[in-house]
Amino acid sequence: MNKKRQQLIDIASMLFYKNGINSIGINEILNVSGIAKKTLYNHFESKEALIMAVLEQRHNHFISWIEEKLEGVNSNKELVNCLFIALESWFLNSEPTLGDFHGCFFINSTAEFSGSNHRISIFCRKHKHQVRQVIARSMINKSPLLLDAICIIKEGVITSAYVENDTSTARKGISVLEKFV
Amino acid sequence: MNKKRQQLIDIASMLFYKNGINSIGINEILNVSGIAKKTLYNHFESKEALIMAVLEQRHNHFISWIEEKLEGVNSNKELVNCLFIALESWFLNSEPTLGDFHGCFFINSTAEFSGSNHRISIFCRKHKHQVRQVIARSMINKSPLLLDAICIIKEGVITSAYVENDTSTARKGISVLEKFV
DNA sequence: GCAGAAGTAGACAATTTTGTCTATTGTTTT
DNA sequence: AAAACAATAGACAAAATTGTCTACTTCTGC
Repeated sequence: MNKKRQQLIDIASMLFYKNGINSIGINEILNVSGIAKKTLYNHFESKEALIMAVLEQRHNHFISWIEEKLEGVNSNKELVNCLFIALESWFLNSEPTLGDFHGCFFINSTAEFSGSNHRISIFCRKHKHQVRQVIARSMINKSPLLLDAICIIKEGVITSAYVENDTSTARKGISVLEKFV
Repeated sequence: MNKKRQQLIDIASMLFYKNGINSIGINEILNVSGIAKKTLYNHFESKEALIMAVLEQRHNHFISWIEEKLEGVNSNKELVNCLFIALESWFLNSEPTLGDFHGCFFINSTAEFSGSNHRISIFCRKHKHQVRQVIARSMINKSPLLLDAICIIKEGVITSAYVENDTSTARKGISVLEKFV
């Protein structure tokens, strides 16, 4: 049965995102989910295997989320607006798919496994690359400079919103990009 | 004597930045520095006290570094150039003051102490605010929109350079900001 | 030179964390 | 209903981590 496996991923995803991966032990996940330790280790070889499964699920959810937000935009201006309004909604904890805002899970995870782990950092890099491709596909008049600008400003807006605890960065991102669209 | 205290901060700073704070134990710091455990706990009440001292020193170093880089700029265009060329130099590991590039230490630390710790996140917020003030002071023609743009794009450039392992983001940041100066 | 301060080496305690294993109970599937 | 499979509770091992303490040595200022 894959129901328990899914529950573990869901609970771990929530706890990891909220507290940081290294701050959450296996036992915490087991306590919150009410699932037995043996069951976890039947489904996942190790904590790292669970982490990878969580990253993968969050990546898929995030890609679906952003694709939906950008669906049917008719101009680059509209693209920028949709994207950053969606980000603002996330910052304001109004996006259930992504959970209460605690920054970008992939940036956070890269930071946590700075020196050591490779698989996690590489996965996060791949994630950012695929998000970029989704944005590129939604662009009406393809412009490499605009794409770079959107991606850099997106990262800056997410990071600033988190570290500086300031949800207004999303609107500021739109203001900055207005000169481009 | 404060020599040992300084050595501990220097070694811890290097190790924390390279590997992440939670990935480095007290014993690692002691082994690398060759200093006795008792000495560390004579100078610092706890690991957290050492972390705070490291954050403080890195903050001071970073502020001095950026002030020096922006010293004597004569236009907003020059300000943008100086800032992002300096960042690129950091990304290319050519800034000894900041050490080999592993992203922004303050963003990384905020990510590591996501849910729990307050003092660390608050300090990181304060750091970002003060960096902003340094940039604001260097601006020739004061413009709030430009200041927002620079700060957001700076964060985006640093984060992208780190997560995507791409040093070209600094130049792209200049390109984007060219529309403003 | 000597007294007091600072540093050393590392054993030890207490706690936490990952991962294994066993004995037992539920739950499917045929 | 029986056999095969999945889940449980939690004891246990092994390692890591923070922090304390003791006995001993080295440095430094007067």
